Amino acid sequence: MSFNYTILGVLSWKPMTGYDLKKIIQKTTFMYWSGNNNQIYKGLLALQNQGMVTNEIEHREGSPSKKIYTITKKGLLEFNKWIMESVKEPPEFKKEFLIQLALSGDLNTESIMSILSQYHESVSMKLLMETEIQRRQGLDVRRNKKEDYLWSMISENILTTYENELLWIEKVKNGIELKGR
Amino acid sequence: MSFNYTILGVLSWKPMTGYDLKKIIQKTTFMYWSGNNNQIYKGLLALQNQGMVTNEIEHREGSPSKKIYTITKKGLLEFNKWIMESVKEPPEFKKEFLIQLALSGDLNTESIMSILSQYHESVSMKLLMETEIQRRQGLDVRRNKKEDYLWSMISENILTTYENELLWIEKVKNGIELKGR
DNA sequence: TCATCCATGTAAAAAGTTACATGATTTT
DNA sequence: AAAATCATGTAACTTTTTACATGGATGA
Repeated sequence: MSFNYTILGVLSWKPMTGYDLKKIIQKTTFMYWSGNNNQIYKGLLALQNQGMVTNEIEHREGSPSKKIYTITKKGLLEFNKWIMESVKEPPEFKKEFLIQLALSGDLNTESIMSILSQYHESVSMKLLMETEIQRRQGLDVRRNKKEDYLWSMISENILTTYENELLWIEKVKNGIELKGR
Repeated sequence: MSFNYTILGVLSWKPMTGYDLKKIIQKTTFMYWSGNNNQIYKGLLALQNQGMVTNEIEHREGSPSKKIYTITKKGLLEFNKWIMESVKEPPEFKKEFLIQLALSGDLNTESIMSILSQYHESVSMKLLMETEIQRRQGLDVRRNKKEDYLWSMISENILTTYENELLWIEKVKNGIELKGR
């Protein structure tokens, strides 16, 4: 479960509560997990049992008490090992639309153009949303020039992925127009 | 579960057994499910209960008997409805490496270059494998020019996704070299 | 003769999602 | 006054993955 490594990595920035983690992971889209409570609180418990994190309880009157988690030396070592030595997974894609297109066998040209347009609409929307998310995230995460550069490159990576998909859709549409009729 | 739609779509080509389905889905990478038996046999059972498919048992001496599944009219209608009317999902990406890069905070420039190289290696390998798969799949699936065109475009979509990732890696590396030192 | 293919499935574990539960504080 | 945020978690469900089980036929 690489999700627990994400928790570990975010905690390597600074100690925080499960709720703080949830917020960060949720707004950072490339951390792609739904950020649901279950995974975070269970993950923290598992990491604690493995000695990767410890927590301090901050009692507060009225409000529920906070559990502030801190990464341990062991956790930091394990995390750095993951970054440097783990097998780097190639990207994974789920493009349901390709299945729909591939199996659209006996549809006429108009129908195929229609589903391509639907897909274009869907990807455009997603790109818009992502652009807005990246813009908002802006500078509130970066700590130095190096990190600033890497985060902006990551942002670019995500946005161009959607842009490339849009270009591909246009290309397919043009190809159909030229040959299909 | 859109996986069952994939089953339905492949069955719309021609009647076949669960084992045949398994082989097709496994070698067609963009159908991205692991192609494990469980999903296919359970899926077929569920589709049968919904009246989307029927099966005929072909008894054979010695060998185990085959269950040949055929899509029903209802199944075909439902499938076409899915293609034309369902919400087209934008592509989903899982790039674990982006998390590793984003959280590589206090690594030195050499270490960052190293993990970028590792990722490059991994993506190159994947691209090579995909190229080979696409080449082999070749023409054994297409039935007419339209389908031939669409399948070649899908193939291009998959390969350029990996190629674009490689370009991005090069760009990041160059950027680090220029600014990072 | 050893491995792979054909052909069907079952069982169990792991991972992920959705909904529920509680209650104070802060913002609109 | 209502809605959103802070903060913790549990329960139930769905989906996915991995491993097991059987056994003849075919090919190297």
